[in-house]
Amino acid sequence: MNYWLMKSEPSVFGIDDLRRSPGRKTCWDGVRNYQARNMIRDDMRVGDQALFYHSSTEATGVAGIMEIVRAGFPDPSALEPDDPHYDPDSDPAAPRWFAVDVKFKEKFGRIVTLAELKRHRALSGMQLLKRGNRLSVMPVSASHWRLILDLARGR
DNA sequence: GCCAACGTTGGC
DNA sequence: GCCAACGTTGGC
Repeated sequence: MNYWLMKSEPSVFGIDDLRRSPGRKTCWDGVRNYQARNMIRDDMRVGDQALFYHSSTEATGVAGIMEIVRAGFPDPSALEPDDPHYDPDSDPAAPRWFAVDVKFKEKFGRIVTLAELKRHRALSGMQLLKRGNRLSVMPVSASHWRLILDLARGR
């Protein structure tokens, strides 16, 4: 099983929105970066776990956990002209962008903040903490995953 | 709101 | 293929 971290701005869609979604599931669409696309399309598997990361907000950080419940499929929002993520250059016959379905698993009792993650030397290798990182989807190692869950649960 | 860092675009 | 200009991300 793989571990991931996926970013979203809570002012657009946060972990509470996911929890309130029908079936506690949503289509994680709108990713328009090729590196992230490749991971969504090629590497995400049903049953993989993902940290839900809140970006661009006060208290940026990890808010909880979700699970991949449908592996990569062509992102419908790329083909829908009314969608803000519409890509006019996208070809339905050769999909460029991909999405997964995710399901709410857990909301932490608190946000494990970015500042806090930065304080732990054991997490210094995290892609999230690398300078200039802007990926909205990235892998998380099993050891980093465990440590972050320990932090969330007060060890 | 500012700005650093990065990805993409397009002229050449 | 180079690279300047531009747009976006996201922390602060």
